[in-house]
Amino acid sequence: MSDVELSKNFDPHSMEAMLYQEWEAGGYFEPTGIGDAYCIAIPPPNVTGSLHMGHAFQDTIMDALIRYHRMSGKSTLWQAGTDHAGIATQMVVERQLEVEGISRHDLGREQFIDRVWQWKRESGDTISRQLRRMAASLDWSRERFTMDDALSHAVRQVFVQLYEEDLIYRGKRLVNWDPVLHTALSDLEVVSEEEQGHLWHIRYPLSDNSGHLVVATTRPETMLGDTAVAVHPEDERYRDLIGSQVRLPLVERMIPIISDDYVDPAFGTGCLKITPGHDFNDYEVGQRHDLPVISILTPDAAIDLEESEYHGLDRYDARKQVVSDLEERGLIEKIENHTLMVPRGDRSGAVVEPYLTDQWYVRTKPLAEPAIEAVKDGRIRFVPDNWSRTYYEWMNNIEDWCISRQIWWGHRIPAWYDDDSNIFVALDESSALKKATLFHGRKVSLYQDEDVLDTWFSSALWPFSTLGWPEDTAAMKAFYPTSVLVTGFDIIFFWVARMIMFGLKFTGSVPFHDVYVHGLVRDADGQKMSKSKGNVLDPLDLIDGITLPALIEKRISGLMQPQMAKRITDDTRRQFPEGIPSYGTDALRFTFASLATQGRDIRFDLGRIEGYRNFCNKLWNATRFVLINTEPLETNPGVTGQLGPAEHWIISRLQQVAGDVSHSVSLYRFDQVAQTLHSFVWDEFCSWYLEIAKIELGDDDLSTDRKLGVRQTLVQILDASLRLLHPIMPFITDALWRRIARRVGTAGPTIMTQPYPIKQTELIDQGSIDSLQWVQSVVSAVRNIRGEMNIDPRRSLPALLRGGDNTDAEHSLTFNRLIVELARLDSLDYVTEDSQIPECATALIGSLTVLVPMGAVIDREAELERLSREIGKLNEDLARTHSKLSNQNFVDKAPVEIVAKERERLESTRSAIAQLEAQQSRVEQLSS
RNA sequence: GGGUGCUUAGCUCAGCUGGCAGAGCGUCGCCCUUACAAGGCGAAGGUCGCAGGUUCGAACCCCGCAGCACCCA
Repeated sequence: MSDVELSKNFDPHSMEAMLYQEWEAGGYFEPTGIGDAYCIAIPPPNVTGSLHMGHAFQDTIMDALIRYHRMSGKSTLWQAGTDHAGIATQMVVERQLEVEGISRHDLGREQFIDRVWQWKRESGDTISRQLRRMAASLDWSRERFTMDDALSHAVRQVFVQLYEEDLIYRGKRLVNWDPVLHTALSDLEVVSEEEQGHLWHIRYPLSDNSGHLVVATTRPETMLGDTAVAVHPEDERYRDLIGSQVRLPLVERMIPIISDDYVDPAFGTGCLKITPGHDFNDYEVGQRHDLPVISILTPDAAIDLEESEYHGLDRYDARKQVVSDLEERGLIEKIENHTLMVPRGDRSGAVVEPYLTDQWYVRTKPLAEPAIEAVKDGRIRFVPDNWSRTYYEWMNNIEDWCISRQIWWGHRIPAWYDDDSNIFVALDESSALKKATLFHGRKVSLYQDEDVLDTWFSSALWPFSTLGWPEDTAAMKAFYPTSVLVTGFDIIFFWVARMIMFGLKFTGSVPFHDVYVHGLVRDADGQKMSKSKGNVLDPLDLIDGITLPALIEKRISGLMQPQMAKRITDDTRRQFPEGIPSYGTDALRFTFASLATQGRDIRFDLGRIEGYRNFCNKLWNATRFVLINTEPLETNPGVTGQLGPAEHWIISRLQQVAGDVSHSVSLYRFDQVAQTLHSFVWDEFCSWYLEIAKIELGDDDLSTDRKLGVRQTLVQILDASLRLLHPIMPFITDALWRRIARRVGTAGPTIMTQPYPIKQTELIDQGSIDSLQWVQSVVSAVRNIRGEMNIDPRRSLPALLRGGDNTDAEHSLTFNRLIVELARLDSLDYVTEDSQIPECATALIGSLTVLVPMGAVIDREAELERLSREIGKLNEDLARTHSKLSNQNFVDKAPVEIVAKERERLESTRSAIAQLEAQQSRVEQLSS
């Protein structure tokens, strides 16, 4: 026996790690420098993060694209790296300090940052290791981190230039303020969800004591900062009051009644209290009406009004107090239950407060215009295209971008102040000092802005900062603009749009040509996966498997709401009674590929992954079969055998499949790629060609030369199938390919660097395709009779063919042996119309009749039932066709070829019915 | 309130330029057949959300409605 024997079943674990190490050590992930460039920058995962299903899906798509283009001869770079994730990372380290009983303030800024770096060195590679488990062929030798010196330099360069062009400014505005983390947050970091609350109806007395207005609010404590009451200009109820004043209860401040379109007359009472200091909409109303802005809160969200009796109370305590004081004064009209959207910081979980602070902003309008143009004129293409509408929607209504964060971990803002609060923005402190000296005409001392930049600021530079920008590097020249960005729709605004703006601004060209937008991975019930819901699936658990107790433990540990544990346990038990078996990386990736339909969310269903693990096993065993049957090629791969029709057929189909696959990849339709290859390998190669090959190789009458042709076809089709599949299933295809490589006469250490099969039109032989389809029809007809009659598959039968044309007659000779074996017959004879034949079960293939003599094996009743079912189907078809053709409009207006097709159908259906009916009456006449 | 999708077999989803509705899983038969029982062979299963319109012809194009999901406010 040869050394290539495979175990009987596919076992992913025995090969994955070994193969990956070889690939990485072999340098195969690095660009070759030969051929056109193809480049994808990975959306940098958080350095604190671990791989979730969204990553796994996205990385599968990217890796498949990269491997496809690499095999297609491109110089391919998948740029690796991670994001410093300001707030998330800072919180991880702060939590560690908490365990030691110290705060970051105890350490001080510098020491704290040292601790973060230390943490990064120790645990920052979790996600990189997990990416390796997914078989991601990232170029690790070029791995970047957003806090690297070079990337930080790029960040400062961009900041300084934008500041100098007046595209960055400092301003006092309302921001999302996290009162726990003490920082501004971007919109992305705020998650609004529905919560139960109340709607308080409060009486605001009119200044002339002639009555009162009732305002409805969900946040009564903010009334301390009210500067107006607003009504809708068209609202009849209040029209006369516009311009007069109310006396703000508890505060006793006189505030105006104004009119503004923003007010919804149908909500509450139609009177809206306006608190410009603590509500984004009210702020805008305030701007329009020139209202004062009163800030009533401390950074901790406690009341900050020196003169007030509420001073120092936390916002919620203040709410209770305010409400009870109002009640005491009889100023509460009513309190209703009310569901409202509550914004919370995604990291801290704290209710975010609109808060007036000094922040740095990017002036986005001038940057947005060219970015809109780039999509409009097609330099950037969204896939699927409808996402461009979402992009335009956002870009046309873009707001200035708050880029400062009051935390320590991140790119510190390169702005220095003197004692008079003059600002000096520069690449580093010494340049700032020079500027200050020039400004003052003498040396002054400066202090740097305490804030750091929003993490998305550095992410916006990612496609070019990773390639070495602002230096004019070889990598920039070769790989920029990158080929495609693969990302989820949820960050089109926060990341994609900003990369386009900054890419255009600083490099003069778009950062990528295509943006492939994929859906969100959800659980089997369509729920978003989240830790708090306890429905998270870890991709590594799908690869390695996990027991039920371990899975439950994982899902209920560290819950924010421990009372959920019971439900999560029950749900998990119900969904995964046996835990999760090990499926391996390839099955997981194939599943993701098959789910990559356009613009849809993805429900992850274990049934799918199980099916694809079985596909892996199928591939494995097909290879076993090929290995066992092609040993002679091991030592002598170069000789050329002779091919028969079946060989021409499968080779032709391979060409068509290769063409289909390339087409689908160009459309990013990996679901089609997966389906095309699954059905080719399983339904055509395994179910038909391998069975045919068995027969041919066992045929004593077949020449040695023809058998050689069969063997070569076996390995060649397998080789090509493995290469076609490799971008989606890298491990198993390489493991198997290495065993057969020598037999196709290929040298090379790995399938990774082999050429991707391309369609060779000259190898497509339509005659063979038609012939084999004929064979399949005849075999299927016999199998159908056998199956319907419940005849033991082991029992062999005689069969007859009758009617048809010359081709049918010829084929019945040429493929006699094949059909006999495939359909398990003991004979197949072609008889003339007038031959005397025994009573038979029949099936029709066009004008050809397949007959299986009934003898003892066939049940008369069962055959009658089968016939009447067939006739029933045909009659329905006949009626449909007939009604079409008797419609004069159809005959006149439909294209001639369609009408001709219907006419043919009518004829063939009629004759089929006639034949089957004749058969039916013959069988009926048989004595039972 | 504004916007974007979605609704096709029991489940998860394809369905191209309008021309007889497909796959996987599940279900039901019959088979442990020397590559594979993680398998083989066969079968059943559809009012394409509802209601209109355009068309010789609609799952597909247009209008309306309902339900679901997401985004923005």
